[in-house]
Amino acid sequence: MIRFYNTLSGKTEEFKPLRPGQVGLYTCGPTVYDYPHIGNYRAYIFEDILKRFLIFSGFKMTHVMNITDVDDKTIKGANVLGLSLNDYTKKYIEAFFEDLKVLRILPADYYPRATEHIEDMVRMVRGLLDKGYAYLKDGSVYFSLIRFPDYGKLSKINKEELKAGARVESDEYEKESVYDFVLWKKARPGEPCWETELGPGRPGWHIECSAMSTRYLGPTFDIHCGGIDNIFPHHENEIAQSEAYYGQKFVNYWLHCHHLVVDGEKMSKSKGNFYTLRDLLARKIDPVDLRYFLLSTHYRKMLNFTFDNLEQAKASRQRIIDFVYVLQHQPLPETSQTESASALVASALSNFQDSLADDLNISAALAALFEFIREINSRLARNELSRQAADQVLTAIYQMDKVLAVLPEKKEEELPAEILKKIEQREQARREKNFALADSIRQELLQQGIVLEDTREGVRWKKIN
RNA sequence: GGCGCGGUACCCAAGCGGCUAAGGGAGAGGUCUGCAAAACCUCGAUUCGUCGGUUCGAGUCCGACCCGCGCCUCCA
Repeated sequence: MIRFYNTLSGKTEEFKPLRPGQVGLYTCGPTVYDYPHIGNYRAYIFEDILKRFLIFSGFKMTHVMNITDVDDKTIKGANVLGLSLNDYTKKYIEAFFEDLKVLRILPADYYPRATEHIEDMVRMVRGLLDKGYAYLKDGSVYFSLIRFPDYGKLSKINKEELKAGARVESDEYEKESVYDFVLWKKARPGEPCWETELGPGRPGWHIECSAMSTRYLGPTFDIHCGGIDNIFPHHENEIAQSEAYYGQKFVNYWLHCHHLVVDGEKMSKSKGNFYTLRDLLARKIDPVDLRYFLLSTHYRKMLNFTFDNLEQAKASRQRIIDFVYVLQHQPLPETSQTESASALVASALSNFQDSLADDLNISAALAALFEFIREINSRLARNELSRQAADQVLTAIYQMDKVLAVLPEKKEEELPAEILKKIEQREQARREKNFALADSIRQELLQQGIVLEDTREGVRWKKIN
């Protein structure tokens, strides 16, 4: 049984998709006005683990992630550079897809862009007007909260208390009530706009997700994800728009991931603790180490990014990598003592799966993996593992890695001929018991980020950063 | 003011009423090794922010308090 914590109910619930074996998933994507920061990627990696786990569990996924390519920030950015909206966002959209690849985030089935779904949004806004949930004022359309009594059910926000809130900024647009939010913004000079039956203008932010999610997944779908900061107002507004328009439940399970902070504080450009993936790559951080770091803490817990914590994650991941390497390369006896290994493999896999099934308890899942590694290593040290058993273990590890995606690519990395020559020179020196030379070569290669390990089966090298 | 999250060993982090409080990192000792590295073995919290309460039994439930953090119409 798979269980998830549902923000809507505030409880952990059994997961039952609308259609057996199939899951519709919508995840809030980037606003492409700049490079995403590593906090954004925490959310996307959480969603990736969720999706990979559901696939691992046998579900067929339909995953939609929106790309917000028209909003105040993209418009402003484009205007500053004197570019068209499309020319401006293109660069960031491409960068986003590159980042997803290096972080091993599985691609969504659809990446709808707001600018390509104006019609869907207009249809919905039109419908909301017709049903009396929205009103037109001064060329813009607003959603009226007093017409939607369920408002606040996701964020547990009380409408009456909203006005007592810390910040009630008056929007530049005219609303009947401060809580109302904009569905359609009338055209203004210097801003891109679309000629529609609502009049010239552009969509508000919230309507985009309502229109595009239901366009691809239907009026009611299974899972909607995002960061906790999206609960209010974004997701609350999505519910209001969608349920008012379709007259049925919008989303069954709302899953939200907590924030990433840096040195205990929220990332902000002014504090100088703001990192994009590119910043870290420039510092020679292995993106898969970052992936491991971001996934290794439960998604509903605040995660503190520090370089020290990243180092710890790297070391943990290296333990898994070394384990796999040894199993693949160490000559092992053929004698089949596989039975006891089969039991270990089975229990490791089931512990791993059961842990993730419990609201993605990644810590427990990783503990299952590491316990398994220690147990098998122990047998290896006592020379009690056969080739067949090792292969079974490897199969299990790679299965778990279908969810984690932290193991090195299968293809063997090549070293430059020059380095290989050094390694051979050192081997020669060792044979001649010229350990001073051997050690100096090892030291030299270490400077270049290559670690040499002498094993019974010969020298092994690995790269470090 | 409202809503919410967290405080478990040097660091990260599970456990959410009942076997000796998972797992990873760092550290200490040992085995192996020319030396390293990796790996294995051993050690490491009489104790879970504090104080009360409930219970046969509490990190785990209840209350109060102390610290840190987030959100309250830009935000993953």
